[in-house]
Amino acid sequence: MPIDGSSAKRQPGLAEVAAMAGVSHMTVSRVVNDTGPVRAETRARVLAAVEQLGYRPNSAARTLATGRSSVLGVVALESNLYGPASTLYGIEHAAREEGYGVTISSVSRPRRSSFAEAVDNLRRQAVGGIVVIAPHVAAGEALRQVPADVPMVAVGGGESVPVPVISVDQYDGARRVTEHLLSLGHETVWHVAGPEDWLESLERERGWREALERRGAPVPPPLRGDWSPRSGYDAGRRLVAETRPDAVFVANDQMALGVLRAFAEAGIAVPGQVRVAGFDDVPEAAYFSPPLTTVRQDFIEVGRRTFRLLVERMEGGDPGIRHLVAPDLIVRDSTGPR
Amino acid sequence: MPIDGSSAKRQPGLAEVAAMAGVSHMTVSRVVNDTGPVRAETRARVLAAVEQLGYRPNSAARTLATGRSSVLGVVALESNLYGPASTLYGIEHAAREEGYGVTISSVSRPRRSSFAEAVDNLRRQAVGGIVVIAPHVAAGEALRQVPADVPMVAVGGGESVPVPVISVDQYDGARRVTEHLLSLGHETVWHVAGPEDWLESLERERGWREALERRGAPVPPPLRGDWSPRSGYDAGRRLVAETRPDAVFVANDQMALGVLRAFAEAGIAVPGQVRVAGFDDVPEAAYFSPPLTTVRQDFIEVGRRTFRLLVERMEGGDPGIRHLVAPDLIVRDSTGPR
DNA sequence: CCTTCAAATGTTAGCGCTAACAGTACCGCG
DNA sequence: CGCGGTACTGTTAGCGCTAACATTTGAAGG
Repeated sequence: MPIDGSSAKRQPGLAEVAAMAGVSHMTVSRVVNDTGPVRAETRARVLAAVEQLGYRPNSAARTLATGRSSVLGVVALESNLYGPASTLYGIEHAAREEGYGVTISSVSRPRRSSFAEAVDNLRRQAVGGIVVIAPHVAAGEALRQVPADVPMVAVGGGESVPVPVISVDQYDGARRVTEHLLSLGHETVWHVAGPEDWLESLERERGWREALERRGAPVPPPLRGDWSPRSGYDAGRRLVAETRPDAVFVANDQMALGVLRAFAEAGIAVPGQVRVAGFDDVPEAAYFSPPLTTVRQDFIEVGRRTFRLLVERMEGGDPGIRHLVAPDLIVRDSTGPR
Repeated sequence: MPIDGSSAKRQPGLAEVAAMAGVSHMTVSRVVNDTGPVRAETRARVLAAVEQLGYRPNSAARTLATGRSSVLGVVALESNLYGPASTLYGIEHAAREEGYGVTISSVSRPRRSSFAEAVDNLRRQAVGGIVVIAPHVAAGEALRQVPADVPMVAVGGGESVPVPVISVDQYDGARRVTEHLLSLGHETVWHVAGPEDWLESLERERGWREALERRGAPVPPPLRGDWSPRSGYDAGRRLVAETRPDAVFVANDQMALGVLRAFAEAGIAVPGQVRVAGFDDVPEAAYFSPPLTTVRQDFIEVGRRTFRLLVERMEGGDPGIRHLVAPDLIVRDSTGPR
């Protein structure tokens, strides 16, 4: 008996369990995977051995033998942006419930090459399927060049993405928030948009623009930020300096915070002199000064549906190409009565 | 020749490459992994074949053959809290640079059993090592019961965690921000703490308390929130109703936002009548009303060091048990001159 | 009582890779 | 000229699992 407390003998395999239960390794496999018929009594004996030995199937061996993997890859943007991060958790949540693992490969800057690299990275790890959280136009282009040997779906991509896409209906949310603002009697609504190379920016901008056009309201030139509070602040200062807006729809809550800050510094009251709305409903939004009207997206639901879509795809199905989740308009003080 | 454009013949393996290069599969393996001597000309031939066939090593097979995996697992809390999410990206970033994959297993509620389950989930996936992002006391307890057959390190855990831990020095940050507040001439500093079962709350509270005691300042009873803006708001209302604080140190920026909101509603000027500081330096903090004094934590650095620590551990080293990263005090208007 | 077939179990052959050892060629040196 | 190396390459045997087929068992049907 070894004197050191190593007890380092390998994890038990099918063989050990089989020996203890007095059956062949194949029977154990059948019990563990619940495939093929096994007598109840035998099953019990095997299960007991599994329990006692603390047997744990080796996923590498299984993947090698079957050629498929129960791990799926997620390409995510390396950012703390509320949406993408929430989506990631949503997917992981759904995947875990179904016994799938999730490995991530993040992209620090949304360039085409880096998306391709991230996908490649995951393929090397032999994942069974890939989800690309791709709110960026570059992602769509990159995906176009990826060999189709791994099932793939995208979240938040546009039409250009050559795989099934699931996303929150940005267009609808933007349209509704703009109409809400118009319904309060403003002649028009200004817009602080997100970066031009983000699909979500484009969709939100389109929703805003079409809502205005439908009402016959003039369409002021949109200002553009980069999602950050700082860029929202800059946009807010420009708005204050150059014009005198009655209502502003900001493409996300973080920038809206910056806009509110700029207005506060300029002594402009919200909603007294100008009404402001955002997009995302980050947890902080209800505590901005003033609390922010915004559009809520159900990312958990997006994650769940994304996972289902991918599994369907992995099993050979051919789900439709575009799936939309409806957002909710959340009205708060920033568009409240004066 | 098949008429359908499937072209679905399996990915090439070592064997195919070997055949094309006219060598044995073993030589290919040596070239690919750069292990063992290979004549320059042979190597070139192999590399050419690799290139042409688009050969990609199969990680499942490698894992099976070697018994070690170049994927590491991260147990993360399923939340959008700024710190944990940033840490996750930091780790993934460092891991990817070194050719490691990262799989995540999230924990929806920080209970002991769920941490254990998440770790188990990762072990089943045969990861080479595990990082537990464990700012919660329950995590420490859970970790204590996990068999030590997988190298493991923790981020942000306390002394109770039985594995190497790396974290930002919460105590130091809290102490410094409290001293900053005291140095402005306030008799004492109130504190809105985080949940009692989070280690970071406890450390921040301790830093605050000891800073006060060292100055001989009275120690008011801390209020307690749950990190959310709403709980900060509630705490702020209580502060307004029950007492008349000159200075408040709030345990994170989100709650600080709520506190600011409560003060704003009560017509209390910041920093005019009360000074407020937070912790984390979320991107929004500079655009709060007023911009928030806070403590910045370098999560990317934490991630990098965590990864290094884990690798060292996986290679059999026995790194020291506690590693601290120093935070930075960021002074903004919320503790500015009156 | 023997056939017949399904249920239950076992046997064999890889999945693609690496570890370990076994050559083979060619060099320098006694 | 032959010995011991060193540089290079090849052969074999698994890693732990599942797919596919082979075999045994048992109970029903004739």
